[in-house]
Amino acid sequence: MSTLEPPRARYKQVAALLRDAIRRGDYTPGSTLPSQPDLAKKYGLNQSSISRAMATLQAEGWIRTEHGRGSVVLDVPMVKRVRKIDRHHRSSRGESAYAEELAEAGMTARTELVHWGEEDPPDIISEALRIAPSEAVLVRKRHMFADDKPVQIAASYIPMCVAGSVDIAMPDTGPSGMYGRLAERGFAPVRFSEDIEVRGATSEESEFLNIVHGQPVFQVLRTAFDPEGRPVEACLNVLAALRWRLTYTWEQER
Amino acid sequence: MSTLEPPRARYKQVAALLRDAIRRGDYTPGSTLPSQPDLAKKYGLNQSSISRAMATLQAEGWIRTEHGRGSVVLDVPMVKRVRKIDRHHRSSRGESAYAEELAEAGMTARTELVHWGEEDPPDIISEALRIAPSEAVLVRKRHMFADDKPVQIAASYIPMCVAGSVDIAMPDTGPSGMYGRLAERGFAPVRFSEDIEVRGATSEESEFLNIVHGQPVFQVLRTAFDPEGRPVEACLNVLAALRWRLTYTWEQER
DNA sequence: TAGTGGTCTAGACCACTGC
DNA sequence: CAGTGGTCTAGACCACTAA
Repeated sequence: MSTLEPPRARYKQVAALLRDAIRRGDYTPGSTLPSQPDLAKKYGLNQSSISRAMATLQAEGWIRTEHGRGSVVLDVPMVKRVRKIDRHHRSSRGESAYAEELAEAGMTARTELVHWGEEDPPDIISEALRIAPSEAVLVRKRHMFADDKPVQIAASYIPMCVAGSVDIAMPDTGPSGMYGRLAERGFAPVRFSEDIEVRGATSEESEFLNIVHGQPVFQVLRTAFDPEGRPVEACLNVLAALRWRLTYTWEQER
Repeated sequence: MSTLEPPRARYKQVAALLRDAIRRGDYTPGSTLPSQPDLAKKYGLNQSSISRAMATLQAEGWIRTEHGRGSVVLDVPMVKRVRKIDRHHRSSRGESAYAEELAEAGMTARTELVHWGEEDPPDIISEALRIAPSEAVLVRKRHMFADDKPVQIAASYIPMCVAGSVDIAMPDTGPSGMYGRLAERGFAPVRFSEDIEVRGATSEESEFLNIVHGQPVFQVLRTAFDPEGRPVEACLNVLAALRWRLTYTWEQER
């Protein structure tokens, strides 16, 4: 039994001790912490207090408690990954911007097409595309991995009147290839806009991204416009906000 | 006493009821919720359970509990504010970009110079400016308000070798005026880079921004470079992440 | 089945606020 | 001082997981 002293709340002291232990590497990602009854015995506290400490660590993103199994240590990256946007950086090759970015960071990119077809878009998308909510769009939803770890959910939406047919999205070559096919149809994207918001992760998102439900995620909405200013594509990306740094660079117009 | 039914945890049901009530406007921003003993009586629960419901609402950013005073309802903006960055948008007038942005949204901007002088910079700044940690910089820390509500903390850092003297930052006219004086000294900023991270708010930040400790904040680090690629200014902005949408637009290089 | 985490109570004491 | 929220216990029961 260790010594926990007021005035600081003892469940916070336990949380701090475990947090430091995880940070030090005493508990490695994927392993489980001692059980709550064991920790209660060790620190001379009630299970309720330990449970509270665990809830704290979970809210901070250090662990994920799994009912009936234990408290699993999550992998907490010391260095954030970088997502880079600048004018000189895009579509230089046939690869997707995503693969390029990760390659620069020395990581391997993999993309999985999750879903694909013609649908009614969510409100945020119909607004971005300036179409009626009932107007169908071509959807392409993908899961993205870096070194086989899940990192991003991406959903691309194109109005059917722009896409022409569902085939334009196949094969799934990423934005560059698809933008080329859009250009052939007279809808070459020339201007881009990204809206960045932060919100709590949904259950679906937290499951895929391997974070705790409610942890903050970036929701990045990229809209592509053709020379006439018409939106031709909207793409909704979701990333774990605590694990990424987004970078934008631009030159001053003089 | 109301009816709360398993299987859902009853403290979660109470949290949901109060959340809906706040959303509906039954409790207005600035007012306090009923006391925990009162709510316990009303819902037929123990104070501990109510306390847990309150902790949940606080973590979600709906209320702020104040020890000995009560649980204060925070103002939850329905529409997020927008912070816009594009090449065509900046330094068109003598005003600061911040004032321009807010004026477009129909809001009144106010800036308060909090602190000003010559200091050793934090690590993140010395890295951005590519100087030794011990090299002094000119600091200009400001608090920014929109319609007299606190919205942003901004700290600008300029290497002393670039600034020349501390006077360059005065009078406090915002970036545009200051960039002009830098240009006179041969350090005209022409390229900009912004790094966006999300982290939990510190106590100081949560106090000023009127959010709960630990709620996510944007930390935006803008670095300005002169034509030779030398960093001439680094500016660290902190905003409540759940209340803002950041927007970036750019044109495709062809 | 045994072991895990999740919830809840009844009661207690504390620290802080404002009158 | 009374009223507020914060913490903690001892004990209980539940739901879930894995052997």
